[in-house]
Amino acid sequence: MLKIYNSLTRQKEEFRPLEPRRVRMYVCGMTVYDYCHLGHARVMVVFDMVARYLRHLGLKVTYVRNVTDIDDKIIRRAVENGETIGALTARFIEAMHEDERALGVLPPDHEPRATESIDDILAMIGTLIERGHAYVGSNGDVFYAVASFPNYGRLSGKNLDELRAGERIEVDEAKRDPLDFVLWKSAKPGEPFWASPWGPGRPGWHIECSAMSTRCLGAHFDIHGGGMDLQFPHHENEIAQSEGATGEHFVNYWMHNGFVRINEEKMSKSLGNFFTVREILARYRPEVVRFFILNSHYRSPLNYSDENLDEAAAALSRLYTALRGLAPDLPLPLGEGRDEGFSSRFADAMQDDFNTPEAIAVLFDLAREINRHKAAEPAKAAALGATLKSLGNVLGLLQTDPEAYFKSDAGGSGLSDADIEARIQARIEARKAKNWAESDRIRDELKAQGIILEDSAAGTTWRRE
RNA sequence: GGCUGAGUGGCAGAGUGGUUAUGCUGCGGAUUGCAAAUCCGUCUAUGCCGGUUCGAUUCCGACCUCAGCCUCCA
Repeated sequence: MLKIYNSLTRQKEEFRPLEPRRVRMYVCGMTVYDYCHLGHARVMVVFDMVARYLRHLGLKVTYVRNVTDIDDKIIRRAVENGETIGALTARFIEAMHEDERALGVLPPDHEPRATESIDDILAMIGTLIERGHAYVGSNGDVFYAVASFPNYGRLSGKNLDELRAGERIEVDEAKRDPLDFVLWKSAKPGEPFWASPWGPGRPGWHIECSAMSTRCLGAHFDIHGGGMDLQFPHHENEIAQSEGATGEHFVNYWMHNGFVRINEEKMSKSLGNFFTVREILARYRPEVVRFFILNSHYRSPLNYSDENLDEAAAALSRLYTALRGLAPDLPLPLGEGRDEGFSSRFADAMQDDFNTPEAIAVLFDLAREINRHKAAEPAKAAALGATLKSLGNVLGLLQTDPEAYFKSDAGGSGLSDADIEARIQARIEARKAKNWAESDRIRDELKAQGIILEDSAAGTTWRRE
């Protein structure tokens, strides 16, 4: 039985989908005014892993992840860049998709955009006003009346009095209550707008997720995910909006992933201490980044550093090394186990709130077992290799051909494969003549350029570091 | 200040009331022309102080430290 840590109850709970064999999941995606950084990558990879695992369990998953393509920052950035909002968001949506593909993130089933959901948003705001959960403020903006929703604060463990006591809350004169938040912002001159019963304007941030999730998945669905920082106020507000509008329970399981940190500090755009995915991919293989993310638990902090990425690269190489040079997997004689408990250990780890670090530890045990049998029992090694690859697939890892993986450029060497092969040929000649000095010189020379040579009985192979 | 969460060996990072996490690294050995890779063996730990218990890193309490949210943020 799969257990998921539910942020709403702060404990692990057995996962029971609303409909048998079917899961509906919504994740808050990007606001597209800049490139994805590693924090965004973590959300994408973590929930991709969740979707993959649920599917692996045989569940039919409908995975929705939205794109926020209208908000203050987007408007500001477009003005700064002197481009249209549409051009800006199109550019960064495409960049996001490129990053995703690189990281082995499968596309969500639906990727709704705020600007394409205005009708749903207007309808929901209308319903909220009818039901007494929203009102038009003195400045023409529409606000959600937080006090009208009794459960407000439950997800984030806050109560209204404490929130009101916070001195940092800016009091907007147009609001009845400082805690109220905007559903519809009336347009200022020069700003983009849509027509609405409350005048021209644009949606507030929180309402779009309520509108889009309800449209794509219904009023009540299984899993809602996102980064920790969205728990309050974004997800709290979503609950208030959706439950206020539909009268139904909104979400059964709330999942929040931990932050990426740099030097013990949250990586964020506002702090300016972020690395974009493409900056990192210029120096590391994409799969290394994915491995790095999954090698710590999704709720734990993830500390970014070059050392940690290097370590992830070394670890992933070990797994690929085990897969390297295996015979094709052939059916084993009856009674000869190809698995020996690895799959069930892997499953146990994943069933426990997606414990990918522990699941990956099983992969390493499997790799050792493969290496042990590689020479003497190639058929057994190949069978174990097939198991390793199939477990890796659940995590979106290890699906590249090992040779291709090792020869792929991790972002450095200017040497072409042909250059390398030529140097290796020269070295083979030297070795035939037992000219070890020349042989070692060539090897060192290649090493200096990030090419590792490995001699074995079968010949010399090479890989990029 | 309020509310969350966390403190594990040289580093990263899991689990567990009594038994090897795992990876990288160090050390010894096998293998290799030498390496690399691989295999075998091996050293380093559970923030601090109490309590519960036959026994706690694991449960409880205090303390210290760190991070996050309370304001846009994945």
